[in-house]
Amino acid sequence: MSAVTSRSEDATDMLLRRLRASGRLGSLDERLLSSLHWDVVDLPAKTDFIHEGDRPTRCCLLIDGLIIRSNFTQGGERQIQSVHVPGDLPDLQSLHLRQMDHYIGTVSPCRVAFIPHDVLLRTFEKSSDLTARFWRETLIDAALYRAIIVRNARLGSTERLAHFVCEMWCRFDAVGLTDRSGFPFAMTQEMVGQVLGLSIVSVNRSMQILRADGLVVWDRGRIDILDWDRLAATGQFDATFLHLND
Amino acid sequence: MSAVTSRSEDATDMLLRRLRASGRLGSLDERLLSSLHWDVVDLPAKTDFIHEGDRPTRCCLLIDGLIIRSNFTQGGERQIQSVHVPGDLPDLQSLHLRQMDHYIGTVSPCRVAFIPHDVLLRTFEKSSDLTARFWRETLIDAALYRAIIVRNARLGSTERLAHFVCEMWCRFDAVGLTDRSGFPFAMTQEMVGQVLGLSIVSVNRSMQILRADGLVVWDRGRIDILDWDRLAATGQFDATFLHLND
DNA sequence: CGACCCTTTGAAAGGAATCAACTTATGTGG
DNA sequence: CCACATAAGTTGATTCCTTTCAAAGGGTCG
Repeated sequence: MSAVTSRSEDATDMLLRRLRASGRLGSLDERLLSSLHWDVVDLPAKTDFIHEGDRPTRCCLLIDGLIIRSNFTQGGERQIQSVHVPGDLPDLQSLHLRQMDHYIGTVSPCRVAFIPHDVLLRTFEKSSDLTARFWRETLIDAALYRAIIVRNARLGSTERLAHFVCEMWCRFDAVGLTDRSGFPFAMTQEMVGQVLGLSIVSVNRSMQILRADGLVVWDRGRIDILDWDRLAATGQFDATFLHLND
Repeated sequence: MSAVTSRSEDATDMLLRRLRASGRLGSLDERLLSSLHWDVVDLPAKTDFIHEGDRPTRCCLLIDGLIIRSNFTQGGERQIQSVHVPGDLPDLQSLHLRQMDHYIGTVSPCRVAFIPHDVLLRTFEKSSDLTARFWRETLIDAALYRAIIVRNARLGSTERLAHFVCEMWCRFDAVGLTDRSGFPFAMTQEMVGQVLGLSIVSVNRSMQILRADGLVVWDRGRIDILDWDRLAATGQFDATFLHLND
């Protein structure tokens, strides 16, 4: 009982930290958010827990672990549309889009918090600023999609990988999950290929190029960046699209 | 003077039609929307009227013509991230994301209506349902981006083109701009290549395949669909992502 | 009619996918 | 603690699709 309460507070803390990043919250808003009760669940790795066609009645907040959004071609090939780090609200869009047009699943074992749509909507009735904050989160998701469209269509395989590593670094760093030069990264090369629209072979070879150039090391679930400037230059990376400090 | 008023009403009509598509509007909301004043402008073809780095203070509504959102690589190659049809609000995201991370421009000569951010925000204060309707529009934009990510990464050139034609048909049809089997379509093959991440040569050859198969004819600014079922099958097209009637 | 823009065609080059092994970690049970 | 199984990473050779380059053809409009 008290364990559950404390875990719901983990979700609240994570959310407060996230929303404060776009500016100070009013004290009423802080109280509104703190009063929300989240249903916290631990999920095993590699599990799609929201499916295409679903009509969710609640939203989720990622507390710990790595989550992907993906879709499949008729031939059964998976395309990963986004990668989510702790603090993200990966299915906020289900608040206003009834039917899921994609899957959401875990990469590593994850701690995820759920809250019913109607609880959120009632909260929004009480605060237009909170509404704007959550809306903004979905707009940033969209900005990431736009950047992915350019990256996957216009950059070569090594550039794409460099850009992706830069993006992941920035997003992990924004929630304080980096240390010194690196961060934990649980995806396999095959999954990264499904993000970048590349075969596993291409990912492997591109990674070797980045490693040989002394830009980045990716070994056993951990990425370390050795030369940010040259890595960002290689990936034509400009962090504006992340809207971290608008 | 009266001309300006009547043109602002064009914008209101377009917007009402658009928002009603996601369900009946309350009478208060209809009145709120009808009281908005739009600044209507005619823009020439091929003009970027919002630029990367801008900090817009107003949003726009496309009344007539075709608009694209695009971004450029360091090498100067353009990637088109979305194509907008009348009724779309292409830069609604600027309400909550200060800095533009892309360009918005006309393809054909366009009629565009502008409204200040603060007018919209004050309207939202008065109606949480209107807020939700506008939020939903941005969520549909995001759903389109997600579909584009899959299409451009996983489909071959002819499939991509077929998918794109299907999408354009559905979106033109949703605002009543189709007749019989076709619709006006002002983009060049080069632009379509910039949408699909293909060279103009590939677009041309893919189009010839679709034409030879009797699926679609694209000639002099007009697309006609001859066999929807086979075109949709070729493009693996499933309209769910458009969320036209959730 | 001629300039310009767009479309079409052919040939060659290139980058990534595919196919097929092989190697290296990680983990399990006897 | 080692034999074995499994998952992930690495490598080489080949194929294929798309790009690139170059040029010709077709409409449209002043």
